[in-house]
Amino acid sequence: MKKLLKIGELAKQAHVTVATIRYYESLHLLEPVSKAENGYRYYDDEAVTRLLFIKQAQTLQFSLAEIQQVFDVRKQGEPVCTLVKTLIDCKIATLEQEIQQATARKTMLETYRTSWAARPLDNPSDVKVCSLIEEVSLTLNRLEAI
Amino acid sequence: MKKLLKIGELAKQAHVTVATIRYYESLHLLEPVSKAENGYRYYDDEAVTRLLFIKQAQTLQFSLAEIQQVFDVRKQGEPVCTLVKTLIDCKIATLEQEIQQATARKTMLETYRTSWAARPLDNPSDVKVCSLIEEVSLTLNRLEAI
DNA sequence: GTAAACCCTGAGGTTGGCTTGAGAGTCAAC
DNA sequence: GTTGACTCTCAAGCCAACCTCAGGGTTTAC
Repeated sequence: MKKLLKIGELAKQAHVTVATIRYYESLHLLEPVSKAENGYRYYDDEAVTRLLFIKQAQTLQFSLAEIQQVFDVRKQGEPVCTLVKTLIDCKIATLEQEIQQATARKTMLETYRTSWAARPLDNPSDVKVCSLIEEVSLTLNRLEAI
Repeated sequence: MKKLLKIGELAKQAHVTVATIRYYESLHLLEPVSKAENGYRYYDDEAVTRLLFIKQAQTLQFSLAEIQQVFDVRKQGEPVCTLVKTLIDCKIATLEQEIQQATARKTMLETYRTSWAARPLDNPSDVKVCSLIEEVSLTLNRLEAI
């Protein structure tokens, strides 16, 4: 039997704050293996694994709700692989979309930047609006008119 | 002199809700040209342009605070191009980072998916945790150990 | 034996961009 | 002259993932 960890020790090992751990508990994502009379929470090593898993899943853009789904299914004694596969497929598709959209936005911004570089500075004494903004707005108006 | 618009008419033309318009006013992003005795707001066509500009800027990931910066500089009679150029450059850099990160995440997820496909389903009667999760956790533990 | 460092609960705050609701006044059409 | 569509203000709620604070109790190290 290994030594149990107090919340602060767990927090250090998993590189999170104690507040985060308590927050996860409120979401039923992580429960202490025991709670002493004085109210202190005690955790085993699995808690560290669990927290690291949560953090890894988060960097992969999984929400706490999705992570909880996985844990819930697991808790019911069912294999979670099907769910995980679905989640992964879904997330990959979402990421693809996001990459496409981000790329499109970047292209648009580069276009604006180029057209901006091609024109002189607006005359400070005669500025109603940045000419770039005018252009953007006109473009939009033309789009609206279609 | 063109006809002034009531808030509902403006909302329709700019494809936003009246609540949004009032919210923007609270942020000083958009003011009515006049306010009647009964409190009704009246807008000119520039308001439509302004709203469309805001929406366009938002799709390009500009925050309302950034958009307000542009309007503020413009209000002071200064050319906003320098600011806009800075913002655009900044945003392009951010987008590049985001695209890189998203791509990295996608690659990682695809790796997980592949390694998942290569193994059989976890035995439902002997499931402590999805083997994929185990693997992720083990990977992380190894990383931690370095 | 005392002071620092830890732990507890519970409530409230943060960020951004809105949305919703209550309660009331106004306007246009028939 | 009334119904229904519009408008107003002010306040609160929503989402996610926490963080912070108040006001305590506990443990540990010296």
